[in-house]
Amino acid sequence: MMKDFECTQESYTKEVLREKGLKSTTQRLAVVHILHMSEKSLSIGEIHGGVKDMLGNTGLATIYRTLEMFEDLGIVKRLHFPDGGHGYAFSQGEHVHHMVCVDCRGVFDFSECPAENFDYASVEKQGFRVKDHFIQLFGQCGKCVEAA
Amino acid sequence: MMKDFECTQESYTKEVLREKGLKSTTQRLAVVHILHMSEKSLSIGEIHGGVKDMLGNTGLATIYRTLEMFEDLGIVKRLHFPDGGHGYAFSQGEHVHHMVCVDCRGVFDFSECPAENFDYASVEKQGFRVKDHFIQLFGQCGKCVEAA
DNA sequence: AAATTAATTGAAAATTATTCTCATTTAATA
DNA sequence: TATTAAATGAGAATAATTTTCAATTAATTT
Repeated sequence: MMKDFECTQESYTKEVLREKGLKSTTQRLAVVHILHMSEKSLSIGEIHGGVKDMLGNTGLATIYRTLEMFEDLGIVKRLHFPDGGHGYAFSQGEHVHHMVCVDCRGVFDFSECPAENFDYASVEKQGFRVKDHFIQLFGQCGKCVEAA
Repeated sequence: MMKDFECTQESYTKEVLREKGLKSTTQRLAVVHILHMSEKSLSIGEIHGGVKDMLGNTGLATIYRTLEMFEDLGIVKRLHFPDGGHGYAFSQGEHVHHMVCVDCRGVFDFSECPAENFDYASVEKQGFRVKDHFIQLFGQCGKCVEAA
């Protein structure tokens, strides 16, 4: 009987990296861990802080490099806030969307696609071809609704 | 018979500004004009360049201030590109969405909301209240499809 | 039409965010 | 264990954004 202390997110990430011939470095796995632990989306600075807490010194450039790569690989999703800031949330490579709380930046993901039944052809003017979409819902989470 | 050289966008903007007790400065109207003339979304730098062409020297800070304000007022929408960059497009205060070409950053707006029939309640977990949404479609415009 | 006034601007400095370079380290493989 | 290509860290370089404050301007009043 095999023990497996790895969480799904961690082994998923390792798998994706291996498939692409990329290395599963301590830093990269720490980023996954930090994001997975958090119930809110995290800024670059927060992720950097978290990784430093886990590993000791870690270059900020590594965090940038990792997040960019993770976003390309679909491991992480970059969220956009009204104030112009960005947050990152784990997205496990599936087609999930995020609902974010504008007060605390809490993030809730869901797999139902709000545009699921949309007829893209109806808006594809002048030969435009829709390839992808980005959807993000804004609102207030339960805690912030109560606190208000 | 009154002459009216103003475009809808310009008078719309003046109206919104007046309602809020804000001034219709030359710089602000120039930003509207530049965005309205362009069939692609523009970066801050491009807008700044355009305004300088129209008015001579103009502070970059003014462009930032104007765009932030316009976004709050719903006059302009900030778009997010996969490379992390941002673009701005006129949005006339209505509920429009944008389809952007990832090659040339061309922007096409449409009023049909892809999430129109979505039941938000189905994803509002733990008391979350959805207040707004951001939707952006990605793809290639007709010209870039041909060019490819 | 000139005076008034509060909002806005420009310019430059300050801050923050992001990217780059390259010598050193490390994960994966042989 | 040795090898090697990929990845990291540190800090410099660059780019993006915000701030400050004196000067200017749009809207309003006289």
